Amino acid sequence: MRTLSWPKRLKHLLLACKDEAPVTQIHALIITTGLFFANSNFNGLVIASYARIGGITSARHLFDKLPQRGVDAWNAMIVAYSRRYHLTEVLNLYHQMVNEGGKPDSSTFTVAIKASSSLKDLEAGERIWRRAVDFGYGCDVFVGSSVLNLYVKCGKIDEAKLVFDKMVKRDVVCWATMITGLVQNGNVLEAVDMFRRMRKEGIEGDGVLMLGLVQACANLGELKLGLSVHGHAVRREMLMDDVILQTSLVDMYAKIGDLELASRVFEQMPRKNAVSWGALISGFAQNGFAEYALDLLVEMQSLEFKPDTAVLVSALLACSQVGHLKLGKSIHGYIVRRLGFELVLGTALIDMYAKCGSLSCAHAIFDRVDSRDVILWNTMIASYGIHGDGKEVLSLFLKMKEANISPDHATFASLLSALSHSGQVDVGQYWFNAMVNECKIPPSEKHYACMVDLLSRAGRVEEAYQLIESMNTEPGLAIWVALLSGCHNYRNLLFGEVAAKKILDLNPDDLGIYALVSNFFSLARMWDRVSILRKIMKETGMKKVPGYSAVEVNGKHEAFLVEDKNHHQYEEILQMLDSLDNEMRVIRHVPDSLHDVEEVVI
DNA sequence: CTAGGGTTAG
Repeated sequence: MRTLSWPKRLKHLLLACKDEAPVTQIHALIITTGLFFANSNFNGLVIASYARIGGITSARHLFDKLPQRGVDAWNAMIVAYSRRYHLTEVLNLYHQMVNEGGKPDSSTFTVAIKASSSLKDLEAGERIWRRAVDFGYGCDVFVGSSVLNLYVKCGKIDEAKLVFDKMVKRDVVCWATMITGLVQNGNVLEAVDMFRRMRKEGIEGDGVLMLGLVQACANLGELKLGLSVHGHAVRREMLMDDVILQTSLVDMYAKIGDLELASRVFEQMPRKNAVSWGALISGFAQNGFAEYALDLLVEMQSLEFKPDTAVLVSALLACSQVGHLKLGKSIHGYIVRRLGFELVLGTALIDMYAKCGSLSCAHAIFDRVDSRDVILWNTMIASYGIHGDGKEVLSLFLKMKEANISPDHATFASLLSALSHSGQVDVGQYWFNAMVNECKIPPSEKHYACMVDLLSRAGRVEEAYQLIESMNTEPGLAIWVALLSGCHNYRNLLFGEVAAKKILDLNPDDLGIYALVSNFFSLARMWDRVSILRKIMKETGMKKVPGYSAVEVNGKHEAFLVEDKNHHQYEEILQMLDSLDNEMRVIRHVPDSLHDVEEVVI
């Protein structure tokens, strides 16, 4: 065995220490032999050792006592804070170092920029980046990749692309940062493209990069591509002890809707944690398998895994799907007892209570939150929308503006939809214009669909048609359907025919839509078209997606399916519907032609 | 030999 020099031996010893006592001894030895101040490398090493074993305060204690600090000492201290996520302390020390005339190196800049991205402090990050360039680290890959990440995390994907294109050297980390960044910003196809570009340049992917591709497949719903990425990862032995990659494969199969594959990957995981459980639970919950999701939650707890925020949010989503108010309440209790309040959980709870029928509980939670963000407001607004309270929706919306929270595209979607359902046409038009002109939110397909619905319901189909004409994008199915039902109700054959044709061009796979079109043709006495449509409907064997709603009343689950003659209160339901129907006719809320829908026998 | 990119969710 080769004999090591004294400094090297000490270094090995320090790295091997598992307790604070030997570190202190070696530290003392270094000081007494004069190595400590003579060789600044040891400053950093000793600080790092203290931080690793004794906690950050003992490291900081030593750091503060140093008469002079070399770059290694600064870096050791900064890295120690970074590892413990004391991000503002990272930036504080960095600034202190700069002010004292210290010379940051590549590591210092990298860690400081990383802290800025975690804090989403774009300006701070950019200032550090400019200084790094001044210090000659403009072409450093470590600094470069952390800058890419800064832009990605701050949602500035175009700026990230600019930096990326100008880089002289790009390693796998740079590519992975861009690819996951593109996926998370919704440019999934561009991400896949980028992967191909990377392979052309002869760069090999690694586990983290695979994760970006797995997320891309999940978002695209691409099972085939997903399977090939999975296979690639298995062949290159990237999967073996990479829990995060395994978890995102579970998530991918779940998002694609292949819950069997998702469960299989999950079961094969050698070491599961709360996040893998979470991926599977959310997969079940989002695909409508609420009962399975809730079973998994129970199983997870029985195996002593502590459900985290994400798992509970998924579980609450599952509760709201099946109207499982009792379990939702018990999750609420668990949150109060074990986790404490979090905004995301509050939002999920509001959604759960509202969808399980308890709007008052939802509002009570809303009232108790003092720092409300956009999503919380949106959820409360949407809840009143579901319950058909257009007046309260509008009043909440105005309160939200008073509270200086800027409404976003989702807020307007809920607002416009509620205004449309409650027939507030002028108010709807006013806020649609305000959204475009004052809030500078470009209207999406959904917003247009709401507006077309709003105008059509009020019989203003010509205006609705003009709005469609003004769109920059190709109008989709929802928009033409909204126009057609307006045309049907108000017997406008001219625009109705246009809408009906557009709908058939888009090949809908929904029997209800065909029924609407067919009913319109009957109204227009275009009998040949009616018979063609009926034939298509029969031959393609389209299944009627059974709509249903569920609610829990006095601890008992009630599910209501369309045309469910087996429901134990079927007669009462019919009577109730009849009396509601009469009431609506009296206030002329519904034009009576709407009942023609039942003409089509499916 | 330290440092940069990653998992579930409203």
